Amino acid sequence: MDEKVSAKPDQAAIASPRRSPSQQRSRERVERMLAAASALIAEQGSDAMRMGEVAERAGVSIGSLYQFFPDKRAIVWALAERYTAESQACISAALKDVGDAEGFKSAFSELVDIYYQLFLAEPVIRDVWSGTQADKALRALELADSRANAEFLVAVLKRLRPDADPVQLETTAFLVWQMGEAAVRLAISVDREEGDRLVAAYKAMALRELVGG
Amino acid sequence: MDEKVSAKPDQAAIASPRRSPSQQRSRERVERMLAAASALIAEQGSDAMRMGEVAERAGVSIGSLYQFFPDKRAIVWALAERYTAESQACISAALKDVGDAEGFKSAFSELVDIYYQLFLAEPVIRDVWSGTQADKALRALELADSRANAEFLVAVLKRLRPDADPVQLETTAFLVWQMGEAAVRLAISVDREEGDRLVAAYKAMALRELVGG
DNA sequence: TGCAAATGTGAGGAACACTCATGTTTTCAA
DNA sequence: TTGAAAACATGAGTGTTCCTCACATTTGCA
Repeated sequence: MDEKVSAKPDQAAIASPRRSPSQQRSRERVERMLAAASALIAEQGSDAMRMGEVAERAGVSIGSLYQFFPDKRAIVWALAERYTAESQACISAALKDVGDAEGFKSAFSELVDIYYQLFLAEPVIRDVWSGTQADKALRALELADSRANAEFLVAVLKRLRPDADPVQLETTAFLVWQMGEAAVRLAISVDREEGDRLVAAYKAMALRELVGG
Repeated sequence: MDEKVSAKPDQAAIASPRRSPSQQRSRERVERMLAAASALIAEQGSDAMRMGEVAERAGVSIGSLYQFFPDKRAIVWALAERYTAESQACISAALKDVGDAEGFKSAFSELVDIYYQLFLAEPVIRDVWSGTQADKALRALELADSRANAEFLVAVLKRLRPDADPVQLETTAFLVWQMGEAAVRLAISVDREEGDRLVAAYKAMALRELVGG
């Protein structure tokens, strides 16, 4: 009897488009909405982004926005999903042709640098991932992404170290990858000089862990 | 002319009590407010925490709440500040009497375990720190805390490895500490078995980095 | 051509953080 | 003791925001 009647929206639920745009017209409009959201996030951060402003800048009504995104978080989620897709393709390509430990070291080092530069230069990406601890859907996306990327590492490492324990390898790769994200986030929140030192230290630590001294 | 008249509140500003409670009566009330907030966060998370509910549960009016806390984030910040104070005391004590590398290893390992258990058991702590990427004041507090804790590590390491480069030591300690936080956060968001593996892997990596294989 | 499905609209409902005018209690100097 | 200033307490009200919904328009297609 005391139960609340109006169930609160499940924060854990994956925020998926309320309705998939099936016509050309609406697909273009959805693109405009995402572009507008991205621009506003770059300017003020996703917290300060107002749904009305997104609609106005995209040249659509507020109702249209909610036609395709169930709520505000879903927009951020959609942007995040794009970034994961892009970055996975990039990472996969960078690691695909690695043949020996030296090749791995330079490929890994380059990947970390790219990631670091990306976070330094792109406020939208920084911001989109900043809700990762508080928003369960985002957190799940990030973890899935991290696992996928760790798999790329594992695939290479299995070639380089065929005798290593696979479970151990998996654990290490996942951990090292997550720490890379943490290291980069840390690096961009301190001054540039210290940030560079931290990223370098991370690289050394990660490589020692993955392919030995 | 186009400038907005109502300046938005500066998100970066440290949320400090609007007015310090100077009388015994109000100090007790502030305690009740924090206790109520803590309980509500444990139940539903800080996002779902309603200011009206905090006031009601603390047995004060909504106005009294705002007498001592400038906004909602300030309450979470105040709780976070307490945790940092407690944990710094705990960490300092655990590392103070370390004499050799073996002693350091076991003390460090124990600290990580305590931290892991704490995050597993205390939803409030988990939640309070979850806003750390999005909220600048919280982020600053966390970084300051991390630096302070890294200093404890550095102090010990300087005794154990007097010949090491101080700057390098500082960088490594700071990085390793932050990664510990990331590792624990990661560990509690996967199933228990994998979490344990990840924490163990982190310990091994950190110790290798700090005092060598 | 006409109908159903998809899409588009924006005024308005509801929830929430926070303010402020006003009243009450405590402190403390004279 | 007293009186006034400072600290504290109150909660109805303000403003902002997210999101809904009843209704209008456009598109795909038999």
